[in-house]
Amino acid sequence: MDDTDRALLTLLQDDAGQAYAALGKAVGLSTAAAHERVRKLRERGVVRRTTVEVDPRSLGLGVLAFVMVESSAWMGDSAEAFAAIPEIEEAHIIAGSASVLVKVRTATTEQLQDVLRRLYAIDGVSGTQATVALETFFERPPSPTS
Amino acid sequence: MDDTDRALLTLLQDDAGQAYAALGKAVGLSTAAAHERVRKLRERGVVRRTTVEVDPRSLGLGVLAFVMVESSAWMGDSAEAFAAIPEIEEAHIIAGSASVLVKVRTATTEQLQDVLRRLYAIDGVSGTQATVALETFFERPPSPTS
DNA sequence: TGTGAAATATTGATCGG
DNA sequence: CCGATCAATATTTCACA
Repeated sequence: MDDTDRALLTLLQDDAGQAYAALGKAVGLSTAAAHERVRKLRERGVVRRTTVEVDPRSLGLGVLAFVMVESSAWMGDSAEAFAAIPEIEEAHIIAGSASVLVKVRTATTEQLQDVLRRLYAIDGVSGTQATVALETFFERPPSPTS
Repeated sequence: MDDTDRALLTLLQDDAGQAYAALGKAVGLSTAAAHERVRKLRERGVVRRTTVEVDPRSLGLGVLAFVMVESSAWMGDSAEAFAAIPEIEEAHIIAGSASVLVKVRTATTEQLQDVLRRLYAIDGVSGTQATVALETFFERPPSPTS
């Protein structure tokens, strides 16, 4: 993981479909070398997968909320219960008063309410505190150069 | 945006590198038809870009935190100020007591503290409340089928 | 590890029906 | 939307530094 790898990652984050020749030229390597670098980055798991970034609004998902989930029990083994709710994009165990922080996207606030209902149905969940996002400034991938 | 489009999006989210022939077969279309569908999804902006998913830990970014940023002024025009901090992955204006919610990834808690310092330097910011993630259950793209 | 080059296989991209 | 075509690219391989 040197600076060249980080540069390649940044380029791939911007456009994963570009030719290896272009990648190589941008970082000062030959096509074959760039290819080999990227192959190893995938092999090591640094690059998890190539995916597409989908506009949530185009899917009708206009409501974004972060929900602090309070619990009365250890939540460390509840990953599947949260993953079973498709509207949840992220779930993290957090330090502090709440136990789990989830990121939720729905079409309407009624559907958000329904997600809260399903959260309450998870074993150990004792409360929720939802915060609705009014506007998203930006959402971007982690910066390899920080 | 019918069910076929949503199916294509799900397939592309899982692997954007697969051949159009495979995509077409999976949804019951010819190669050319699948190609055309995806082209239009890009054209419409439903698919923003093809990118790679990078493992944050491989970049040395082992600390994840969500920071509630309180302010004493209107923050609606401060997108660039937040974007100028590379450790910030997301920034949203939120309803509630705080004004902005940001997602931050750093290598160490010291660097997280430094991000907080830079947040305070933004005009109008009057306070921060950071919540550190102890474990990430999952992070996944928005589900086209919800 | 990297370079340059060459070969093949696969795929992206386009067009007529 | 389909089938077929053609150009571009990925992928693999090689000898060599």
